[in-house]
Amino acid sequence: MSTANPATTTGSRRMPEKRRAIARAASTVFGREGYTRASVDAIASEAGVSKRTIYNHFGDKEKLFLSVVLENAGELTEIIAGLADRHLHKIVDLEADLTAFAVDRAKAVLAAGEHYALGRTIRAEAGNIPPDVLAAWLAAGPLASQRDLADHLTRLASQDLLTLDDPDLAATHFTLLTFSGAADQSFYGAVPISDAALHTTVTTGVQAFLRLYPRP
Amino acid sequence: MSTANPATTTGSRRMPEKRRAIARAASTVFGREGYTRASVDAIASEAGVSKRTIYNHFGDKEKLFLSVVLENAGELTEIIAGLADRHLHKIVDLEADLTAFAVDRAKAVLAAGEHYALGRTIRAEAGNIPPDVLAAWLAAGPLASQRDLADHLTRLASQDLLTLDDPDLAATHFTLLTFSGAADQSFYGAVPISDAALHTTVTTGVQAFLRLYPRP
DNA sequence: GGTAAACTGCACCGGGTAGTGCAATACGCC
DNA sequence: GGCGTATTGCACTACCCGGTGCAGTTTACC
Repeated sequence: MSTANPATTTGSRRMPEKRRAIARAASTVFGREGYTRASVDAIASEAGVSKRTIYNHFGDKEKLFLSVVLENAGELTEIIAGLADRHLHKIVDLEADLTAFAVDRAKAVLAAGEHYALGRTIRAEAGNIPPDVLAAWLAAGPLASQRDLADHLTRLASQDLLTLDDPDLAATHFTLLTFSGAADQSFYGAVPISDAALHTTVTTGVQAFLRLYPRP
Repeated sequence: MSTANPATTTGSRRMPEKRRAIARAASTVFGREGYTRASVDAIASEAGVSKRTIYNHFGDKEKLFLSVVLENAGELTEIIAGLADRHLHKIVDLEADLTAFAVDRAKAVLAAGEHYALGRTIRAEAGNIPPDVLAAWLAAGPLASQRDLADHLTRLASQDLLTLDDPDLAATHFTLLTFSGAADQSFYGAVPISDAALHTTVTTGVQAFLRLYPRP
């Protein structure tokens, strides 16, 4: 919000390296510990950077968190878009391809301890995040992914691979049936979920989805 | 865990009043602030009780949280069972009755600031909760409700109101389609959700559920 | 009225953390 | 080599919170 220039975020000569290191470390630590438990000292240590440098770059802990949260959402959206493209661009076996996509997506989002496990922390902290930032996160993250998925489903429908009248609703149902259950079981990545359990959840979810939106 | 006598929990003459007050206050404050942010002083103040009394009853903050979490799960399960009984015992219009149940259930769980909004905090803190306690919470809460719902669905199927082979899976799908979406939108109660949005989400969810498990 | 247990109020300790100030230093650029 | 900026390290403040100790007060029961 405050730092919205073109190109870089803080007006300096060339500072991407340290800043990236801080952002990555913050993602990891915030994702692992949650906002309150994560100490700025821990993030500085994880980033191999002086605490003072963090404050020079980001102002305070809250701004750091909000910045990282938004950047992260965009990156994860791109990753998921890549997965969707890889698995859904050319369909060879609809059920198998949808299943593979859903498994990979769940793993990407729920991999505990990784940079993209921040979602848990964001949701935990939702009540303390400024509404406009929360909306921006939704738009850059879950909503963007949902739109992208809806586009893929529309294309599949145009190829007579499935029947649907409302692509957005179908995308929502796909996510609910193949992701939300796993997210719930693993508490959004806080507790590990076995590959077998994930595969079972996703498989039955895809089957239900295909019953809901069958080939014409 | 530690205090597991018959009848009362702490060996005193008669102490339910203060203890209940503390438990209610703890539910409210933990649910509103989260575990780390909630201070024992705030809970004491909310309960109209001395901080020392809390420590006399519950030992420490973590034990207080775990106790309250388990009690709360049981209470909420009973409330939901009551709702299910009220709406699903005698069916007059299957879709309408399922919708009414789903709406009431979502409101009960997601009502922000209320005692039963603790679910958000539990999920946020899942990584720091002892696995056996987490399992106990699941068993007393979500899993119990899911079992109860599965029983209702089985009964409805036996009345030829819907078709299903796996009641547990059907109950899971019902919850995913009529609850998880709303929970996600409201961040498990942290952000208010409008009645209109809730009703829309639930209605489309019930419709999808009925397409998935149609009348024979 | 007396007794014992529960309860209160308050001061206090220990520890952790957000954030600042500043002098010294490393580093890219001319 | 020299300049300027980013960075560092560290000390230091201010604050909050979990938990304890204790002396005094309420409350239930005999």
